[in-house]
Amino acid sequence: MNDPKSKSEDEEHVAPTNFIHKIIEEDIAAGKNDGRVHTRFPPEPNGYLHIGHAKSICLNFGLAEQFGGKCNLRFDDTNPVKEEEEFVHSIREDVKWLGFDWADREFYASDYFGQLYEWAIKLIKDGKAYVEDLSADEIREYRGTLSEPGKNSPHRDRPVEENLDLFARMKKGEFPDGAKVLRAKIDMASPNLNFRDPVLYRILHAEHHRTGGEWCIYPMYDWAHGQSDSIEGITHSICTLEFEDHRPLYDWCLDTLGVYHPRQYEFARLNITYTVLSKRKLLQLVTEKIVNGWDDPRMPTISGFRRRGFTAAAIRDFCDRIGVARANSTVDLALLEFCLREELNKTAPRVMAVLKPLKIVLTNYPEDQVEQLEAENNPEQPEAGSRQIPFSRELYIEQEDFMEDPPKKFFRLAPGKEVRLKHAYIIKCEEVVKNDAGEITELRCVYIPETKSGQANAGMKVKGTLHWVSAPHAYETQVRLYDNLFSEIEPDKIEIPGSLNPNSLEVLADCKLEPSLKDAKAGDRFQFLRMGYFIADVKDSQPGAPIFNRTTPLRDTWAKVQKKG
RNA sequence: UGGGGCGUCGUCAAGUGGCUAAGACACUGGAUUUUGAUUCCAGCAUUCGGAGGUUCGAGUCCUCCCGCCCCAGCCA
Repeated sequence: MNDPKSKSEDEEHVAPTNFIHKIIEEDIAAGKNDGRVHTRFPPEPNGYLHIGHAKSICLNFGLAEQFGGKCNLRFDDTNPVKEEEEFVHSIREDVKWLGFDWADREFYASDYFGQLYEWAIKLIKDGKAYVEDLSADEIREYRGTLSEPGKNSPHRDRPVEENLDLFARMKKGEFPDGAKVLRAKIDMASPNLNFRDPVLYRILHAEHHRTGGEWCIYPMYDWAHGQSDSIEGITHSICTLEFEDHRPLYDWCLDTLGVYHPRQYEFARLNITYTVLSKRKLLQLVTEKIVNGWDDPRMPTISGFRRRGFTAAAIRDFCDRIGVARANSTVDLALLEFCLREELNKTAPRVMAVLKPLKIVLTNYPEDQVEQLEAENNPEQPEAGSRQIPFSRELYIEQEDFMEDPPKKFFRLAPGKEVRLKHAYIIKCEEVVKNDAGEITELRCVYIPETKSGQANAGMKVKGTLHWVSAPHAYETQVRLYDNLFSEIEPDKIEIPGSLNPNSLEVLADCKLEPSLKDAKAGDRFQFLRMGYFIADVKDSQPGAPIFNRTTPLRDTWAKVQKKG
């Protein structure tokens, strides 16, 4: 169904280089870590992975591959109230689908809860941490502001023995949620807010998806992340820009503990035009049922793209092309579409499907005759061979391929005009049949026998070639057309109802597809000639009754010409 | 506002003082085409947020200014 490595075998494929790549090269040259390269991808299992994560996955696993190193998959599961097992399953599946392998190195921050607790005790004993009784609101007040220093908590100088006792009782479950926290004792006047006695542990009487009820105190990100990196022997801990201000604290924890010290590097997170990538908004789309789940084909999640028909290779290619830098940026959605089409053009078999049918009758074609015509499967891939498609007196063409009163550059069918039917004959439109409401119901045409596909055209030339399907042989099914979920170019900057595209989903009930498509398997991809790339939906297709999703339309310069007028 | 970052073509992005500032996407022509697709060919930053300065030479170094992003969770 999917060959995750097909594209990277391209001889023209160039391994991406970026500032982190260079840092690693320099580190190796300087003999750091004995030349070892070990990265990690550390998602919190509180939602599905999206294409922004794909950038991080490609970076971390890609760097490890390029330098002959390793990359761990680590679930950063320190907040049980937000995390679920469903999310760890989907994350594993998505990373795998993207084509990366973490072998037996699947870890969890929760694996280290015991060690983290011991380290916290060491910190208390060293007089570098204390138990805080202040409420969350009070802590905020004491913290000061961006421009004013904070002030010390009245509990800051609690004796070590008292801290040890209180922290042990926190762990035992003697206090309710929010009653106490453990704080590092650093500097309440630091210009870096993260240094103003950061909270290390909070009390959460919550069921953890892995440790169950074993713990009721949980470490904060800052107390868990660096140490997890250290324990796993990570050499380069790569994260996004918003963690930059946490780096001094990352370093402080490791140095204070005196343990192995990985180095943190930050890069700019991905933004794409017309796409929402904030977890909060993605969750909102799902919970408010604006979309049908995390894998709705309109979602920018890995599972959404997969169901939409994107290939892993196209997503990886995209991640390689966008680069890795420290400047905030928004990548044009057109680049993702380009990567997709570039691959699908080479690999997707061509078939014919009429999505909005208009019946035509060839008045000079014998009533009972059926011809089997030869059609190539993929002009980009001659070895893909050809197949037979039935041709008969009654056919369907696309409604938009006929105009009663066409503009000058319209190359398709019109009264008295001729076009070629792909793989078949040139036809001429002689009569337009309408119902009482004046709507076109049928076209009566003649076919020109000498113009059969493959033969000399009997001196005829036509500008247009249309796709078609034989009416009595057609496989009728549902096809879904998808468009951007948002009509705003930067929807992350606008609250949700306002930015939505009301036409992001169009369900077409009675599409007419060439008969071979009846046997398409769930997950099979095709190019519907002139209409775009489609995939047999993995969830809603039945054996012998596939339903199709449009992955993306073909480039359409005619539409652009029309728009210009 | 204190701190931390970032500003090179419409969009990403190379560039680490010295050939006429890579490449890709997008866009604009034109050729081929039984997909208005694909493919091909051509065009597309005298200038690097701005102003000064150092230098034989500056996108790259210095100074000042401007703009944008991140931080005041017991989220990550």
